Amino acid sequence: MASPLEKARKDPESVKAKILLVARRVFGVYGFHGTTIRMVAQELGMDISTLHYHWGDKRDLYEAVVLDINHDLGQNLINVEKMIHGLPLPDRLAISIDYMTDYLFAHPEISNLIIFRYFGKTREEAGIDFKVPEFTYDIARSMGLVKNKKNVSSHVMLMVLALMNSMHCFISGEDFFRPIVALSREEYIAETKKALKFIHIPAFTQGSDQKDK
Amino acid sequence: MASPLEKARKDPESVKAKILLVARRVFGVYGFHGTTIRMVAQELGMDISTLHYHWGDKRDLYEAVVLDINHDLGQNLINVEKMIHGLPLPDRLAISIDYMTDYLFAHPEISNLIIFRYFGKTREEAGIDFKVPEFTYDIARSMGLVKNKKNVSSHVMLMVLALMNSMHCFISGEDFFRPIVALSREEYIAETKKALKFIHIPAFTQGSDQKDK
DNA sequence: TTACAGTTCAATCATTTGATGGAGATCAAT
DNA sequence: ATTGATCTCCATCAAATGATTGAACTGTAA
Repeated sequence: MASPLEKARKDPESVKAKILLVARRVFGVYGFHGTTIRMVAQELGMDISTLHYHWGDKRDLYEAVVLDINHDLGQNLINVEKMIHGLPLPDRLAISIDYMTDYLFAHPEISNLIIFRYFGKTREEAGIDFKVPEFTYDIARSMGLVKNKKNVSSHVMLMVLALMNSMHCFISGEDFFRPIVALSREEYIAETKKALKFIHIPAFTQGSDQKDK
Repeated sequence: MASPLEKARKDPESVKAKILLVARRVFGVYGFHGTTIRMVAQELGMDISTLHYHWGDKRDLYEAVVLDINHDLGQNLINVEKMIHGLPLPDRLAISIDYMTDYLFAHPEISNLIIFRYFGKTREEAGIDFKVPEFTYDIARSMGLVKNKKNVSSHVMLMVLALMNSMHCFISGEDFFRPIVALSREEYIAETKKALKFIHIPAFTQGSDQKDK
């Protein structure tokens, strides 16, 4: 049985795909409770009943958005893992930060929604979750920071979480932070990358391997 | 004319003070749209009309919460600034991180609400804002990272923002992150402090020593 | 053409939610 | 006890919001 999400992914020109795209953005800006299906429908130029016809209720649409973002994020983490395979740790970090920062700045609703999910609650708890634990572990592993396959140290996990959070914050908070530093968008992206590398690469290298300190 | 907020602060035993306390927590957990005044009233064991009697409408209550949190945060930044005056940079950072982490873990709704404010929008834009730009500048100054009084470099501002964000994320995201690292609350707080210092102190010190541009 | 599945939308319903009115309770001062 | 101010809550309203219905439109195959 093909879910609306699967149909949307199969045909990017379909109405379902357009709905998914707009829903990602609107949910990303206003969160679950802050978004009304009328807002989504209006942005799409269609009636709310048409939305229901394609996707079911609001919760279904939101969970499809979460699944879709999980999928996209996972794909890109796989991509970056291939790019950095075999390189020394500082290079792995620098390339990962550059790649993921560019990707997330191009799709800020991903960072928005992940942060909403981290730090907010919805009144009716959802059954679907972001794969942060899995992703965090995968990143730690692909960075070569995992010694025993089973026991990843809390310290390493927190380091990885700090890096991911920092990225999401700068991307999701662009509208808030960029006026503070008075930079153009391009400058802000460049400075964000620079700051992330400046802060986190020394932390990781001094923490795991002492080959280059 | 005394606003409800001023009355609440004058008498911590008053009904208005109790309302403010509960409202901080509920708004912090569910955000503005996710919170209903019925939720707040029920948690207080009072009728919604009593809430209106004391505070006016929902927006008023929310803005009072924001003002209150701004006030508390500002006070604590002043406190910490006194504590670190005259010490060398690494000590200033370590003490600030310890103090503010403890404070925010004791009042997580502050981090929650600040993060809500950074990364989400409300449908009707509010007239009241967090004082992040001012606070960021003050922190940079009290850390001795500001060269010219007028032009604070974007790089330094981003470093300070990164540190503040990292703190808020770990505190606000405790329910999400702590199961990932499988730590008790006390361990989680200790590890958070350790990670924050481990990551950010080298970044700041290497920044002010060799290259600040 | 007809038949039919797929799609869209105006109209409508039911619930939630923010807000209000007015009656009653409580209490201090006179 | 009376009065008036303060406070509380039940009942209710109006708007917002999620969801549904049924009619109409579209295109395609027989």
